[in-house]
Amino acid sequence: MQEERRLAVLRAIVQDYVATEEPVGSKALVERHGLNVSPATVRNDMAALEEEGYLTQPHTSAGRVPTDKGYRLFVDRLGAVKPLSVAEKRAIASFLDGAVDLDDVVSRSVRLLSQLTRQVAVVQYPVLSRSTVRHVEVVALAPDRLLVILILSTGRVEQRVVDLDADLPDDDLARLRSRLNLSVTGEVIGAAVTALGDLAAADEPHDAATAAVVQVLVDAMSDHRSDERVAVGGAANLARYGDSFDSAVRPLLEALEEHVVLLQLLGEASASGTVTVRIGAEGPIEEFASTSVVTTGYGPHDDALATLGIVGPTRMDYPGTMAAVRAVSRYVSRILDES
Amino acid sequence: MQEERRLAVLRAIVQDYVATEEPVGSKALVERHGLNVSPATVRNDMAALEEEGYLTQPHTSAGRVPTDKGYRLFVDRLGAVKPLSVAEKRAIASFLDGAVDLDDVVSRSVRLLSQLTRQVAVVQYPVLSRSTVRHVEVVALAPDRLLVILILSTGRVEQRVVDLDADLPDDDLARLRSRLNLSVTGEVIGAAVTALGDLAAADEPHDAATAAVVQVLVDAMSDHRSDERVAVGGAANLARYGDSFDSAVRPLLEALEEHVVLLQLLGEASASGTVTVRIGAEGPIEEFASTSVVTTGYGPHDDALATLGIVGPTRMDYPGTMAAVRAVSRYVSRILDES
DNA sequence: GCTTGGCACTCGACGTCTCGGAGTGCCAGG
DNA sequence: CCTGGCACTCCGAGACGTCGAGTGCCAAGC
Repeated sequence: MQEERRLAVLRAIVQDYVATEEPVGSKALVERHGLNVSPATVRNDMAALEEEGYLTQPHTSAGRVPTDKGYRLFVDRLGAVKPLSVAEKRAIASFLDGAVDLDDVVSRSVRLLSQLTRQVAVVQYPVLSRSTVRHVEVVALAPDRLLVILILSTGRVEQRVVDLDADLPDDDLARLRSRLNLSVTGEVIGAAVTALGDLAAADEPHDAATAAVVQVLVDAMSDHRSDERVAVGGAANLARYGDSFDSAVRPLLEALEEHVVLLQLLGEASASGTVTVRIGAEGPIEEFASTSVVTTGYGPHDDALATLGIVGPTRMDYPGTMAAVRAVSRYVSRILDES
Repeated sequence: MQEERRLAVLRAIVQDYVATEEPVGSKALVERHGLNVSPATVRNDMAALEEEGYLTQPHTSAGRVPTDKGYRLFVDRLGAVKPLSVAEKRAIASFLDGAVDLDDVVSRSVRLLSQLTRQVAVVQYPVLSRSTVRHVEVVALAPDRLLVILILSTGRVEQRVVDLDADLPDDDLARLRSRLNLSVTGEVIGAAVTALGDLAAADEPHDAATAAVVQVLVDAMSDHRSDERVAVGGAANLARYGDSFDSAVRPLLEALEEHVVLLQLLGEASASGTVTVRIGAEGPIEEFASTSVVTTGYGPHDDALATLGIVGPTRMDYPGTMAAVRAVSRYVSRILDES
């Protein structure tokens, strides 16, 4: 009974604080929400909630502010999922539908997410390791210089130049090309690497050109750089961190340019469908200890190829943000499904 | 004589102001620089310089601060070029040498520039229009679905998928492929577009597949999106704008995410070799009216394919920044030359 | 036993005021 | 034309008082 009201109080405080960005007092609370009790009662509840660690006071005789623990409780038990408006859904769909290639999909998603949530959006490019090989192309730039192109099912294209020790005749090139495609087309990256190893090993007499091309392909497939690509957008929203600035935003901006750090941030993320919320110091990265991170996986066929999400102040509209992240993830997955 | 000293005073004021970020007074000036005159004399000079519009006072009885016009004079006539240290040059070279492809070159350049200058760096991707076609590849994903890949001399790769109305036999595909390459390989983009037009027109009997592929290639070549790519780095340096924040940095951050705006910023830029400095409101873009932009062209064979540069407060170390921008541009050009 | 109104208390935000110092402009003398 | 001196201006920091929001606690009421 009282327990129930306490939770209602906590919910109300979180909502008010998110809206006003100012510590909220007992009187304002009972007025703005239809709590049928007096401020004094609310004060008692607030004292209890503070005792349990869900609230703090910036200073004596100021209003209360939720702690990380308070937000956590709110997200876990109190945050009713806030469905997006029809207009928003339509906006998402039409905004993403115009995308022409993978880069475009990612960059549009980032912009969309940051605009919907008014936070910093982060979208990881689909990871290489789970995608399949669509095609391998080998082109002679010069008799002793080849361009190797690797096309993946996610739409990603990797290309490398190979310098040979000796000229390679055209029909050898054609043979190499078809042998490569026979062995790797349609395979998952991991299997393709193995297949390439077999192909090179089976190569008798040992051919330097084949070995070189295979080497480059294996490199490209296992190249971690490709897994590490992320897009960031809406950094301007950091400027809304009205208070503490130089101290708080500078390191954040720096961290946002460190893609490795960002991947760590996204990395632990969940399977498609569930939205993960990491509040304050729950995350592994020091720079983001005073922010919250809302992420989810995405990818075709409910197969989480990568992660996308947003970074914002712990003081954020969790239900709305979670809804937006989930919606964008779904639409992006659908787009990837189609292509 | 006096004229000469006045310029020396202006130079000293610019240097001191850049270093200390505080309005500089007459007394401090004579002490810090070896001016063999009294503060009173300097005051007279300062008054004259203010009269001519090179200096202002934030308020009566504060020190002087250079105006945009003052910076302009400094850059044009007073800024001795500050050569980079050997260590810096070596750092540039080794940092850029590890790059494996075009994306990598650009992203490394951006990071390098922002670190060297401690400003926000902006690097435009080499524009499509001046590069030449290295190769065109057409791959059948399905009998009625083609992947068209366009490889340019700058290392850029564009790829598009074409859906056909009817299946295309393999040897027709091979014929199409070789015809395409015959007509466009080695050509400058502009010429390639014309050649493609001719090829399609000469196509008798009219072939839907050829027409579709040609169309897609022409699209890719004239696609402005490709020309509009820019990379931005070092946005965290904006946080050093100690003073006015929410008012000043927010719109800047937003503008930095608008690549179209950035291109406008870089767009008017100079040929390779000369460094362009745009101070304050000299630029065309409102958001950047209180910043300076230092740019230069870059590209292989002294052929300016694109522009790179930095954006920073008008109060910046111009000689150092210009040197860094020029140096990076040279090294990047050299890298592009080699590949 | 929970709720409520009352009351004294705390503490930051804000405006006013004062004071010191840095810097200037000007003038008269070298 | 330079220089030292001098009066003046004005910003910024600190001290101070006031105000109001908000709290904690207590005794009374349901």
